Formats: sequence, C-alpha cells, structure tokens
Amino acid sequence: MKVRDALRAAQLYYLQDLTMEAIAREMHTSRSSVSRLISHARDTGLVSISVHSPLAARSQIEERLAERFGITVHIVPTTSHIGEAERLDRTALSAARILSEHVDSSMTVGIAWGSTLSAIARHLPTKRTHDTHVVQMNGAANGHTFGVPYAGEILSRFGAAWSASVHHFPVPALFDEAATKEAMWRERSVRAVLQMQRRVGLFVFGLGSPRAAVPSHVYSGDYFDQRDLALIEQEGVVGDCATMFYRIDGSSDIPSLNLRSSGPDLDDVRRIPRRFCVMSGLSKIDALQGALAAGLITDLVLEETVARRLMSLSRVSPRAVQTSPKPSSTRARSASIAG
Amino acid sequence: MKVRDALRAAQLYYLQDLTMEAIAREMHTSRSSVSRLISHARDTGLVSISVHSPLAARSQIEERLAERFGITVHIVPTTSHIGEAERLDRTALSAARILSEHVDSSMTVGIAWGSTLSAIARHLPTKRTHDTHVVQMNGAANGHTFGVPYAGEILSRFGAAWSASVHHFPVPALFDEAATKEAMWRERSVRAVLQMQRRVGLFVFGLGSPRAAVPSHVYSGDYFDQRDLALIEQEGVVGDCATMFYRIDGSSDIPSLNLRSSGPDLDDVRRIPRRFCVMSGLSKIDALQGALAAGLITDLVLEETVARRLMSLSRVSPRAVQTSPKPSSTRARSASIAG
DNA sequence: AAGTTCTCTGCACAAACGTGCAGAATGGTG
DNA sequence: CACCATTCTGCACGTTTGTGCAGAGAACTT
Repeated sequence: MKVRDALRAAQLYYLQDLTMEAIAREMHTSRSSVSRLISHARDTGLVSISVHSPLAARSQIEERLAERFGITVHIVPTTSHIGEAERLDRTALSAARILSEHVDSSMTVGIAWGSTLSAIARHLPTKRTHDTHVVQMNGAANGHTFGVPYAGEILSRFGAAWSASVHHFPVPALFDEAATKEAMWRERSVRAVLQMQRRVGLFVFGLGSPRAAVPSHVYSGDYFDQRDLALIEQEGVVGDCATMFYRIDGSSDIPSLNLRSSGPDLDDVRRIPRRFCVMSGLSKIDALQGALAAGLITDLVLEETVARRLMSLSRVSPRAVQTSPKPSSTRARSASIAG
Repeated sequence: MKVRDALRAAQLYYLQDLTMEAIAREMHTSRSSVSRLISHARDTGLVSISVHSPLAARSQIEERLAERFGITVHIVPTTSHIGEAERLDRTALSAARILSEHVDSSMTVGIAWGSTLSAIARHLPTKRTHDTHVVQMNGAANGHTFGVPYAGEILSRFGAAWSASVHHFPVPALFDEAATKEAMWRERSVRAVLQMQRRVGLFVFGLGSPRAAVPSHVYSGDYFDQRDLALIEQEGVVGDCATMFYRIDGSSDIPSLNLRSSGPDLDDVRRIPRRFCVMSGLSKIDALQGALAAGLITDLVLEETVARRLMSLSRVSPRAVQTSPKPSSTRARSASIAG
C-alpha cells in the first residue's frame, strides 16, 4: 500500500534522520523509489513543514504593522531584482503554506477569485480534513462568460486540496441592474449560497485595484463597462475586496456600484472571524491602505517590497498611514488611515 | 543578526522552494553559509517538521493497541537487522521529535531518568517556550553517588531545549529505610519538589526491567543491593516506572520496596493528564505489559519489533495481553492483562 | 490473447547539499 | 596596540538527492 510505504519512508527520513540510501535498504527497494515515496509523502500532506518567526526575530515592519492595525502580518521575503509575476508566485506559494496551517476540519472557508487566488490555488499543499466547505464569495460572470471554468478551477483546487465540498456562486461579479441582484438574492438557490457565506469562519482574498500599473483584467473592461469605470474613477475607488469597492479611507458608501455587487457587504466581511488577505505588487498599495483602513484584514501575507513601501509612506505622506495617536488602540481591528 | 538571517533563509527555502544557491544570491552570501543558516534554523526550532499518520494509514498494530488500552500509540519503524543500541537511539530520536510537539509554554513536565531518557535528552530539538518547568520525578542517588551529574545532565538538556527552569530531586532512588524517606518528605526542600511534581501535566518516562536480557545498570547492583534484588525477585516485579515497582498484572502493592521509593505513587502517576512512555528493547516486554495493565501510559512511543511481539503475545500466551472481553471498553484508561 | 494505456521501477546522470579546512573577521584582554 | 580565542566565511570535495528515460509490470479493452 502506497500511503503506508510513504509514511514509513517519511518517518525514517524526517524522524530518524536516515539517508534515503539506508531507507532503501531497509525497505528493500531502490533509492530513487524512496525519493519518490518521500516526495509523495510531502505532496499528500503526510509531512508538514512550518516556519515560525519567534517574536524576537520579527522585523520592525511586521511589528509596526501588527501593532498599528492589530493584525497578524507575515512578510514574504522577496527582492526587487525579479519581476512582478515571479513575486506574485512566490508570495502565493508562501501564502498557500501559511494558509494551510489555519484550515481545519469542519470549517467553512470563503474564497474570492482573481489572479492572487488563482496563484494560491495552484500551490496549495494537500491537507487531510473532513466536513470542510469551500464557498465562492462573489460572482465571476461578466459580459463574455459566466466565469464558471475560471472561478470553478480555483474553487475545485481548494476543494481537492482539503477534500472539501465546494459551493459555486454563478452570478455576475457586478450586476448591470441593482434590481436584478435583489431579485436574484430572493432565489432559493442563491439564498443557499448566501447562507453558506454567513457561516464562513475564514475568508481568503486578494485585493483588486483600478490603479495598478498594469491594470488587472478585472478592471480592464472585461468585467466593468465604460459607465462602471467612470463611476470607479469618480467615486475615488482605490480597490475592491470580492467586487465590493472602497476608497482609500476605507469608506464603501458607493451605492452606484456596491448595490450591484455580488460580493459580501463589507460589514458582513468584518464579522468574519478570520480574514486572510494576500497581497503582492507595489502598484496596488492604495488598495491595501484602503483595506487596512476599512478593517477588512485580520491576517495579512505581504510581499516584502510592498511592506517596505507601506512603511515609508506612513512616514512621509499625509494621505497615507500615520502613527496612531493613542497607543492604547493596539488591539483595534480597524484603524484610521487618511489624514 | 543571525536569527533573522536564518529565518529569512528558512522561509525562502521551505516556504518558497528556492534552492540554496538562489537564496545565496538573494542574500549576498555563499551557498555554504545558506546551508548552515538553514541547519541553524532547524536546530533552533525555527523550522518544525512533523509527520502525521492519517487514520487510514495506521497499522493494524497501532490500531489494536490504541483500541484495547485507549492510548495513543506511535510505532517507530525499525528492522531486526540492527542492534538494540541503535534501535534505542532511533526510537529516542523519533520520540524526542514527537514529544516536542506536545510541549508548550507554561507547562510543567515531569522527567524520569535512565538510559531511555538519556537518549531522548541527547536528541531533543529546541523549541521556544516560556514559563515552562522541568521537574525530576525520582531520585538518582545510590550507594556510590548522588547521581546529580547524571540525572542533572538529562534534566538540563530538557531545560535547555525548552528554555525551561529545572528542578532537581537529589535523593536516593530507593531509600534504605522507609522512615528516612518519610522524614525527608517532611523537609521543606523536598516538599517544594513534591509540590512541583503535583503540577506536572506531562510525564516522560521509560520503563525499567529486572528481566532485561542485558539488565540495565539500574538493576545490576549499583542501585539495589542483594536484599532489594531478592525482594524484586520474590514479589514478581516485572518493571518500574520512576523506581516505583509493579507486577505484570499492574499491581504495585509492594510495601517492602515501594514505601522506600523516591518515585511518585502510581496512583499519583495515573492522575497526570498525559503520561508519555518511550519503550524500546524486546527484553523489557514484561515491563511494558505491566505498565499497560497498570494504566500508567496515555501516549506510547514504541519500537516496531516490540509492538509486533506484543501483538503476537496477545494471541498465544495466557499470561500475556488478551482480547478485551467487552468491546465497549474502548476508551478505558487501563485494561486487564494477566489471565 | 493481443493490444493499449497507465503506473511503477531502477539506472544513470545532473543538480543540490553538507562539511573539513584554512584563512578572514570579530571581540575581548593584557 | 598586539595578542589570543572565538566565530564566521568561502572553497573544494564527497555525499546525498531529484529526475528523464526506457523497460517491466499491471489493468483494462477489444
């Protein structure tokens, strides 16, 4: 039986420090088979490797962010010598591993979609859980497609990694008419998903940004038409969380857009116990500031270059993060950003 | 700062799957330094690697033992082609790693001493905890020495690994006179240790056995004199747990010995929430049976060859483990062994 | 039974890794 | 400042590990 062999090989390798050669002799097989068994043990989650940062070793950046916003921050080390794409990939890889430490049986996990989530999904290690549910938090349909294959791919990878049941949400990301959304929200099929969303204990999301240097395809016309893009500009939107738009000060009273959004109301988001945000890419920094100001985040996986920029902004720009006036607000779940 | 570098290297290596070469380039150092940084990260507990056996992959042996005695069993894979010494060493290495998953801050851990504990102590990985206490459960003094260096070495390794404070217990393993023990037990210095022992939430011990093929030095005359050894023989003692003696049926009403023992009363042991026993060496199998019958164990790290033997005994020998008559006793903390 | 497809094995090679060693850097100490 | 002791570095080498490939084997089809 393969699982058993893989387990035994992994025990001998990781718990008893034998070399693969020695394990091969004990298990009467070739060294290469042992190598593959051990890989398999890692791939299937028999072995889990985690890296803890002792408080003593936390970088100043992590500490200051954590203190100011009362959130847990994981900074993903990167260099500026590599491209945005690779930075996203490495951030997603780290995030996937950190995330899997937080998932457990009988959990309901909400998932947004987008390039960040897609990258995370590609790197998810498997973890054996039961009675776990994965639910899509916002629609992915647009003018061209219902987006089922795309969002579905992401969802099903999460489902496969955790042997969870998945709940799709095949509605438009942003409805054309608010009334249509309201009508749909009364449908039983939709209400079932909404109810599932209300049980979410862990919400995983990236941030969308209309101001990204290379605007993501979400903001480039596939999802939003001219009228929408104009509204986004007018209203001073700096980002979105599951298609729910906000400004840099964290406000989201933008009925012209948000009443048509398929995503969860930000008040509902803030009620989710754990809100796990993964963020890479310097040009989306406004979106991050807005999300922090809105108190959307409890756990943040942040690419190092972005973290540095964020810290430097907090010192110089009046429109950016500022030192909290009262040190007693350490544990606050939200904090003011705008000057 | 070294810790910081080690952490960064470990993150890049384990969370982002870069090669050491790539990490070296990013960190502007040589590959060999990176190799050493990562080793250091492992050694200091920045990285933790654990192997989980999914229920599906549990061996029949583990399952049956777990079910019959209501305990958690970890079987350490070994072969019969290697000597007892190496088997003990490998068992201890596995045990040390499993043990460190159970230790945490603000815990009081009781420690016995002996060749098993010594081997575990040599292999303990470090784990950052605070407010942890390690307390010696039984004395190690004998006719020649107070045993402070020996037991102290073990204790201090545990202390160092977990940055815990250690509490020595420099009394004879087995008093010559019961009255002396009683008198000592009224001393404030001793009572402080006894009180510490009462707070123990995790007790780590091996098993002593007078019937071992190569009798451990504990039973070979250094600790017990002729009179004691005769009593051990007479009373049908098969083993001891922290110098407290028991028979194969788990009974320990042996006043001639146990009233003089410095170890904790077995009733007190059974009150400790987690009782972590590490066991290697076929010839001590009687001691294991007695300890199981006495309900001394909640978590057992067991060398595979011993586990196999135990299972075969349970089928053939009337003096050995038998199938529990009522299947409802699954969760019982103790079970009858003798026929 | 022959064919097809898929998985598994061991080999051989290349890539990645650990470590003894000698010299450089660092940090006290007289 | 010079001295020693300790720690850190990179190199070079040997060991350990990963993987493409071709053949063996299993499972399923026709």
